[in-house]
Amino acid sequence: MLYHSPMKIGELSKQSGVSIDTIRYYEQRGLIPEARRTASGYRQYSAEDVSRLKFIVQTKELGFTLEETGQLLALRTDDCNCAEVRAVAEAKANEIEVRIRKLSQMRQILLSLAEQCEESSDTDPCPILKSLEE
Amino acid sequence: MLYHSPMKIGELSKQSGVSIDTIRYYEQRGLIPEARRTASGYRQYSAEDVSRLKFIVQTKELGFTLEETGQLLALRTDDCNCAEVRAVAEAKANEIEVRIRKLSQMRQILLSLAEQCEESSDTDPCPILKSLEE
DNA sequence: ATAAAGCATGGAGTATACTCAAGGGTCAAG
DNA sequence: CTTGACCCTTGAGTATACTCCATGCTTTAT
Repeated sequence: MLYHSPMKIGELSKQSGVSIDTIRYYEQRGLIPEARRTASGYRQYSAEDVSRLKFIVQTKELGFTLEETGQLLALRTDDCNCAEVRAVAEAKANEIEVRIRKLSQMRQILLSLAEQCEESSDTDPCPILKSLEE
Repeated sequence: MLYHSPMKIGELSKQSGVSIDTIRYYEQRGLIPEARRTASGYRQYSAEDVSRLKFIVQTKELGFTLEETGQLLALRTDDCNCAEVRAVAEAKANEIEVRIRKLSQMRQILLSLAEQCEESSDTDPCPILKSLEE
């Protein structure tokens, strides 16, 4: 059952895969805006909040802190017509590029390690350590 | 001054950029082997330990936990002639590939966001959120 | 020979990111 | 109209990864 309009925190939790406690924690940390409330005080959410939470989960999986995730999310809430926002976005993009390069390196090493696995001997130098000293 | 033979923990700390306390913590966690000791009980390290620590720093920057880093390091200490090690290496390589794809996506989004920054209006839908719901 | 610098251990403290529990209000179903 | 599922807040507890401290032995420099 898909909800296209206001849902309560339990439904948001199910749709986003983020626990209720964590949602409230994110609100407190400022990662998601303070939710509107019903007359009785229940938080109300929309589909956009589902997207936002899924985004947070993604960035966390990529190794960003909540702090950094917050910066990324802020890029769209800020007014967009300024050079500062562009600079932040570009800086983050560069950081990510570096990370991608390192990951590619590590992946190559793992693959070649796997390949060598049948023929190598214990006395060979370690290909993992040697290739990642930077 | 480069040391090619036994150094004490302070020198290892300088060469690796990892604090003394953290080195001892890593030893306790099993990420680095228990160091040999001098007669008086001081830990002794070699250049290989510098590599190992630099590797740990790298993988942490890439968003792996110490637990995962330990698994990667274990790949080389384990006997290498078995299918199991190869399977682990390949699994990690695949994980990393997924991560790279997500990072590439995010980087593209950031760059296009930066590009749009001069022409967009506040009412446009958010390109960051929309593209990352998976 | 003695002070300063370095190393040792054990245990406590910190930051981040949750996670759980207590005590109590809200709401839909039978 | 009450029972059960869901929601509220506040505050404490947990896991990870350090970081710092107290106390005391070892090594190095003067």
